[in-house]
Amino acid sequence: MTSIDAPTPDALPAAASSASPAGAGARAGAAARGSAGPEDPATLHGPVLAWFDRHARDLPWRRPEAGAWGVMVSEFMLQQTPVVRVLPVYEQWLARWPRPADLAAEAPGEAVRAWGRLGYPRRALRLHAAAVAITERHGGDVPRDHGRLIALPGIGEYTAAAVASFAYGQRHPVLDTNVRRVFARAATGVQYPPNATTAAERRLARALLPEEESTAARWAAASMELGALVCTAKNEDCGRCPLADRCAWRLSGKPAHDGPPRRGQTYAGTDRQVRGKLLAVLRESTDPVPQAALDAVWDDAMQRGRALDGLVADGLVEPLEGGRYRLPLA
DNA sequence: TATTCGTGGCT
DNA sequence: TAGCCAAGAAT
Repeated sequence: MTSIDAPTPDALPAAASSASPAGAGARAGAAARGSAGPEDPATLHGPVLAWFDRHARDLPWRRPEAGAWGVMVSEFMLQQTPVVRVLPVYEQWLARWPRPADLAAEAPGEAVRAWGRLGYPRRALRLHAAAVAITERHGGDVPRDHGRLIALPGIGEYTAAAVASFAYGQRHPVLDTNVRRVFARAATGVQYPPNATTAAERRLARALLPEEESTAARWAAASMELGALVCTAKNEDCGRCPLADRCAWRLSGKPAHDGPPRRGQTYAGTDRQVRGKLLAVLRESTDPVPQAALDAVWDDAMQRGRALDGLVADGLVEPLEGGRYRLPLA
């Protein structure tokens, strides 16, 4: 049993409250609160954790044998890429490079190649660089400390918290796009969170974090899973939501998002598309690729050149003598 | 703070 | 069909 069940289970949710004192703790806040205060945020924990017990997906990086390295690899791959597309690449990656040192011993270009079509191939380069850093600085073990995690290439606020929480069971606010959406709806009463993570969201996440460490870690995974499976961006399934009876957004009639439009990502015709086509050619070939093979993938020579220069500048492509190119050996 | 950075499935 | 969206990080 968890120790975070709220004393006031049927009070109204904390609509639009971003004023929760950070670190006050759910139970302490409930005791000190006056008649007009927001509801104890801990009332969210019980339903979400119980739901997670029943509906959590059996994902390979959640199994004990995944270890911290497996969790870390999955987090890199899942940055902006759907689970279903990550699964096969994850399995191959871990089979080939079961420890950070195994990946560190390879050329970075091999990481880019194995990354396949997951997208954002700089992540592959950063994962390789992180493996090198782990091997050199941490004896080959994924560090447990949040500060050391976030110092690694490709690991930011979210991933550091996720690895510390999922791999090591620590207590950190884990704010990904799923959790932010769940909080926006259930606690704040709006359809979507802001475009960029705000200080108010961090305060809210901290205020909602269960006190007990292992419960906090479970809460992080559970709230994320709820956003991924039920409280989705489109076509949310409130009928299956354990928070439906207390969701601020739903209780207020699910008002449409007002603020600025969520920035769309155009792709067709962009440098990103050209980069993708160029890199796809290089991934397919173990041997260096002649310039002509790259020229064939895009008509606009100006844009093509700019994209290739960008890939070289990013370290994703290595230029050779005679106008030939390959994935980086070092 | 606002942009840039891939890819593919879904509506 | 043309967006919209998916476990963000770096600059």
